Amino acid sequence: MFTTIHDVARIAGVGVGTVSRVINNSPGVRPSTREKVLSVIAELHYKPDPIARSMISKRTGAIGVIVPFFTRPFITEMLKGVESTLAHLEKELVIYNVENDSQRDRYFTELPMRRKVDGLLVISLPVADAVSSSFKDAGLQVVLVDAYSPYLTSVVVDNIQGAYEAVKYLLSLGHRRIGFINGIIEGNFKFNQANDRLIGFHRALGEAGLPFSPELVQTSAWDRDGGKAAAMQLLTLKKRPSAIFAASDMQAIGVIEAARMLHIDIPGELSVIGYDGIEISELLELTTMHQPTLQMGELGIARLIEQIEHPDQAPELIRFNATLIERRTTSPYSADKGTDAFDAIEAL
Amino acid sequence: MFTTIHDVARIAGVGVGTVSRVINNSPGVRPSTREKVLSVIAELHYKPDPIARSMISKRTGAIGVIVPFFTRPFITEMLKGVESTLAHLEKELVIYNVENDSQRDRYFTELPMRRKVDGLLVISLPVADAVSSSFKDAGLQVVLVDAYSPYLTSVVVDNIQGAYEAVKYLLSLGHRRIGFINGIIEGNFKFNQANDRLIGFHRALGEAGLPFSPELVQTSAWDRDGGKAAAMQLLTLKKRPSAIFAASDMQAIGVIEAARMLHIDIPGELSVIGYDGIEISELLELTTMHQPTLQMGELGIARLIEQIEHPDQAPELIRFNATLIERRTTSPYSADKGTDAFDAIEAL
DNA sequence: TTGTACGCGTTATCAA
DNA sequence: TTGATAACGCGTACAA
Repeated sequence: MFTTIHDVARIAGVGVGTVSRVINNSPGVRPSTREKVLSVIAELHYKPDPIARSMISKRTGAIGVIVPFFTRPFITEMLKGVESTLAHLEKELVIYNVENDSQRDRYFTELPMRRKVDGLLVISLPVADAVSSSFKDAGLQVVLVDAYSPYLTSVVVDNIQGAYEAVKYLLSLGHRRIGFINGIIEGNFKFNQANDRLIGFHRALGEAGLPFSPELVQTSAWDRDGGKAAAMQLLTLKKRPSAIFAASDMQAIGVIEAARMLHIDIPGELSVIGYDGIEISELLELTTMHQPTLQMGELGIARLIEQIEHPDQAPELIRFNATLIERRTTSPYSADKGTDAFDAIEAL
Repeated sequence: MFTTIHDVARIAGVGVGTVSRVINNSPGVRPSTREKVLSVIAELHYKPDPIARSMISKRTGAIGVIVPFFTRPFITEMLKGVESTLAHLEKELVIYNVENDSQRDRYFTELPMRRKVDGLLVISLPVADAVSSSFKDAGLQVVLVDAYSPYLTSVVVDNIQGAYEAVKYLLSLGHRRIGFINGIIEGNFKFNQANDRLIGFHRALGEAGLPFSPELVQTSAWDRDGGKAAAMQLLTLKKRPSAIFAASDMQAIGVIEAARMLHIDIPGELSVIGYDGIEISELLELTTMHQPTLQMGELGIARLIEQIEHPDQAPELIRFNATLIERRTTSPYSADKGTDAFDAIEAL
């Protein structure tokens, strides 16, 4: 902008203080004066410079969101919730995308310093205690979504329960040899999502009195290719599983691809259940554990805004549950197909 | 931050000017002095306040991207390219998502005023001449991607050619009754993408000497539901088409869903070709016209950065082509199936 | 080579 | 109710 508050003040024949008061709807301005100033503002198309404003207020009106691979469906569905409430509040959404751990660490150490955002929403990224306390020290408000820290308010879904239910469901269909493709993050991220899902898997297996077969557990990137590669391993085992639980829908889609390549019929010979409940899973008729991503995003950002207005809130843990969506990639185990059919062929 | 440039100067026993020179690598500082200042900076963990800096430089180091429905696959694939080059340059990515025309217009008028971004990348949104000149007046650098304005450098794909080739391909397979599901934007956007695709459609039809049947052209939202609804119309026609060209992959996916509901076999009874070439199209084995989304995003942002460094460049038009990816949702027309089979049933 | 002082556009304080 | 003026933290002429 070229016209400043001084121009307005001069032309309106008042002091800059008065103009400022008018802009900010501060009381103590005679209506007639306000009118006059307002008309000059309109005439000059004057807009206060946001940078100069934040120079004093120490606020930018922007919210940072730090996420891994922000273009993945699971993430974008969360972002949808985040964006809509942010736009409603006329706040900017700035994205910090991280694709490896060094990048993540850099953001975590630098973001508190450069005060370019009023608050930070961390999605699906683990934050160490040291990091969370550096946030505190810098006075940066932070909320976690799909991640947990005892020191920061966190919005999570119960991944143990989710995985447990997924496997339980497979068990209820009669499956006994159940493969698990867990997720890992490129680089050295340590997602506790993955750990929790593994725990849920074990718990369900244990309850059913089933032994744990290490070869049935694979770890892969949280995407199609990762799931596909892991599934290739699982499905070319001597005794391959009759069902596979994938830690994300994208990985489950990879499983479907692998099965297709190997001419294994789903769900006839192989049951597949995913996790996340992303939009495309519906089209693929993929059975999955649905996470309320949109709501998590909305709630997370709402909490963050609240914290920015009223700092010094005690951290809170908000839990959601994953819910089973039964579709057509799972079916009851039948002994004459799948594993045993494969065994029969082997026996030739 | 609490420590300022003054603290550093005082502790290092120099003037603020010297500290500033050190920070900005300005020449004319004795090495020993530089050392001393640097060590104090490190000791105090001092970081210059970006807000105060932009107060002087008039730059924020942020790039705005204004997009419709930024969570759609076609858009996110472009954003992937945008984000990666931006992160590389240590610039922030701020997203302005628009879901209707009034929101778009508000951003277009306000963004030039509030100088919160150094440049603006407009994706898939039409910008009126008046808007483009307001950008100029405000000195805001702008580049268009998947959109065109004679006054702004634009990165586009030739949609006429793309649609033409798609229909041409269907024609080469022997199809004569070809349905077209074009896109429209919620609200009152007027995407020229849609117009161009319609032109390409007509051109191919005309060359083949085929008449234009208005009932075979539908317009829908650029998403799954839109495509599905439009396909339901097309596929329940007395004489339904033997092939459908959808203006986006998401719409094509909707067509697949509709066909599934109507028990119409793809590609046996119906050929489907999409547009965009989003990742999921591969899994679905959808034949499609692929757009180089990633490259478009990368190139667009590269141009924008260049313009910010060197303003007053003449606007340039950069064209890409869409390329056919043949997969399995299309097959040669066979008279004994599809339309005629349907007719036969009707005849009973 | 280095320090001082001013300006960037606001808001806030304090007399008047 | 108002206007002048001091911050806010930094970059940069200009003087030393």
